[in-house]
Amino acid sequence: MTRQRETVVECFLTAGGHLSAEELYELVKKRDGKIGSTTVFRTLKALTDCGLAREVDLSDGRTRFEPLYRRPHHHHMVCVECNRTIEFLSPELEQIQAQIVSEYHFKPVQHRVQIYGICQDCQNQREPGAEAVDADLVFVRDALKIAMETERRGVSFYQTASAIVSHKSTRSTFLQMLEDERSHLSGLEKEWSQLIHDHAEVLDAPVFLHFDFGSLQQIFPSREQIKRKLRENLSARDALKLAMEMERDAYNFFREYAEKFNETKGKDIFTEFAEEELEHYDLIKQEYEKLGSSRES
Amino acid sequence: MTRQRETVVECFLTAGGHLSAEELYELVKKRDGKIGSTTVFRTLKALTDCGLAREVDLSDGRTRFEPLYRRPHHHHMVCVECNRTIEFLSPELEQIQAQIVSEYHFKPVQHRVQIYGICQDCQNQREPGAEAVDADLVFVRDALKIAMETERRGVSFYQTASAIVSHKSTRSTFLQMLEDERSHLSGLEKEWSQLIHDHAEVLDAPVFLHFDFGSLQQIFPSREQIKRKLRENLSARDALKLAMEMERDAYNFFREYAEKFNETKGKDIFTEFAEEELEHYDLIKQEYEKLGSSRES
DNA sequence: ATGTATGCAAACCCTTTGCAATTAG
DNA sequence: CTAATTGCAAAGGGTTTGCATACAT
Repeated sequence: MTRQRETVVECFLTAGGHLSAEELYELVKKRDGKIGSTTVFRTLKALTDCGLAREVDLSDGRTRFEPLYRRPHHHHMVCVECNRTIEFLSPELEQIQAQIVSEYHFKPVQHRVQIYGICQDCQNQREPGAEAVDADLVFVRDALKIAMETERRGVSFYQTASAIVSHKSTRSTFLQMLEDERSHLSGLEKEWSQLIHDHAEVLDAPVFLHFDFGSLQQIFPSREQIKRKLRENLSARDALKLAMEMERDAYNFFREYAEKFNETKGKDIFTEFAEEELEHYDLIKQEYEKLGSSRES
Repeated sequence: MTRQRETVVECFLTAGGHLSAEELYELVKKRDGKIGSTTVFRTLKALTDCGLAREVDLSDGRTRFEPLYRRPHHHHMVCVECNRTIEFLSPELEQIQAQIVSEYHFKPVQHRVQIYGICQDCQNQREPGAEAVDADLVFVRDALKIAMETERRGVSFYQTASAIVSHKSTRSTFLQMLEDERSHLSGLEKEWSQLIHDHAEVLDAPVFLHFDFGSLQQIFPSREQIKRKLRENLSARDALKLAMEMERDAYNFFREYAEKFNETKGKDIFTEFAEEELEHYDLIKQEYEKLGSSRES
C-alpha cells in the first residue's frame, strides 16, 4: 500500500462508475500531479484481479472500470447520443439467463447485458436530466420502497384483523403484530428519510431494481382483497391461519429474493425484512397452536 | 464491385460467424495471396455500414464480425477456456428487455447479451465436441421441430374428433382437416429430411431457439387432454367451436411469435405455419356457421 | 535491507489513414 | 476517362512492458 495507490483507489471509489483509465488518471492528477498514468492503469488491473473492480466495455473504444465492492450487480443501457448510461437490475432477466445457461450445462462466471439506443432526453431533444446516482443508493431506495409497501399491507391487514376478530387472545396477538408492523414501518420510513436527507438526488434517479409487483400481489393481496378475505374468515382460527400463511409466504419470498443479490445494502434490507416476517410467523404460529389445543374458535 | 471484394465477401459468408479481421485475412490469403489486409478491413467496415454485417466484441481484444443477412438475431455464450461460442435466442429474454427499455422510454437500436463461463466439454475435460453450425440452419431445425409437434397435436385432435362426432357434415369437415394437417405434417417432415440430408451436422448442434413449450401447452392441450375435452363436448357445435378456438389461438400465437424474428428461414416457417392455421380457422368457421343456421346439433 | 511500486519511455496490438498505383464501369 | 478501390507503409489510440529509481515495511 503506497500513497499513490491510496489516492487512485480513493478517487476511483468516490467517482462512482464507468471511468476509463485515462479519465481516472485525469481525476487523480488533480489531487496529486506527480502520479503517472501507468500507476493508474496498474492499480485498476490490480483491483480487477482482486475482484474489487470489473472491466466494462461500452463499445466506445476504451475499457472502463467499475467498482464492485458492495455494489449491486447490474446491466447497462447506453445512450448513443449523449453517452450517458442507465444501470438496471432485473431478477426476472437474471433468472431466464440462469435457466438458459443451465440448459447447456454451461457454468457462467460473468455475464453482461448491454442495450444501446437513445435515451428519453435525447429523443425529446431536451437537455440531459439529472446526473447518474450511485446504483448502490438507488438499489437501497427501491428496496426500501418495496419493503415499505409490503409493511403497509401488513399494517392494513392487522388493523382489519384485530378489529374484526372477537377472540381475546387472538385479537391481542393481532394488536401486537400491528404494533410490530407499525414500528418496523416507521423504522423503514426513518431509513428512507435519512437516505433522502443524505442523498436527495436518489429521488430523481430512474428505477434501478425491476421488481415484479404482480408476483407480490399474488402472495400479499391488496387492502381490499384482505378485507374481503377477512370478512369471509371470521373465526379466530381461520384469521390466524391466513396471517400465518401470509407471513410464511412473505418470509419465503423475500428470503429467496434476497439470496439472488450480491452483498449490498439493498440485499441487507431484503434479508432483514425476511427475518422480521419469520419472527411474525413464529409468534402467530404459537398463538395458532395454543388455540388448537384449547378447542376454541 | 471488384475481384478482391468478391473474394472477401465470399470467404466471410462461407466461414460463418465470429471472424476477426485478421482471421478473415488469413482465410482470404489462401484463396488469393495478393489481397492486402487493409482491403479486408475496409470491406468488413463497408459491410457493417451497409447493415450486412455487425461487429461483435467478445472481449478478447479484437473486433469480430458476423454476417447479418437473413441470419437470426442471437446472443452469445463464450467459453473462456476453449473460446468456442454458443449462439442462442430466447424470445422471453427479448421480451423482458423490451419491457425494461419501455419503462425508461429508451429507444433501443441494438442490444447484446454475453455470458462468459465454462462450457460443458471443458468442465468435463473432454475434447471439444462438434463444430458450431450456422445459427441459420439450427434456427430452421428448431422451428421445424416446433411446427411438427404442433401439427401432430392437430392430427391427433382431428383423428379423435372425426371418430367421435356423429354429425355427417361436421365429421367430413374434420376429416378434411385431418387430411390437411397430415399433408402439412408430411410437408414439414420432408423439409426436415432435406435439412438433415444437406446438413447432417445440425442434429449435433445445441438448442438455438429457446421455445417455451409450457405456453404452447396452454393453447394446445396435450393428446390426453384433447381426448378428454372431446368426450365432454360431444355435440358437433361444441366440437367445432373447440376446433375453431384452437385454430384461432394457434394462428394468433404463431403470427405474433413470427413477428418478433428478423427475416430468416426460421421466421418464414412460423409465418407460413400461422397462415395454414388461419385457413383452417376459416374453413371450420364456415362449417360452424352453416351448423348454426340449420339448427342442428 | 529487500522486495515491491513507481514513472518514464518505448513497445505492443489492433485499427485507421495517406497516398500513389491500379482497376472497374 | 473518371471515380473508386487497392495495397503498402506509416500513423493512431489505447494498453502493456522494461528498467532504473524510489519507496514501504
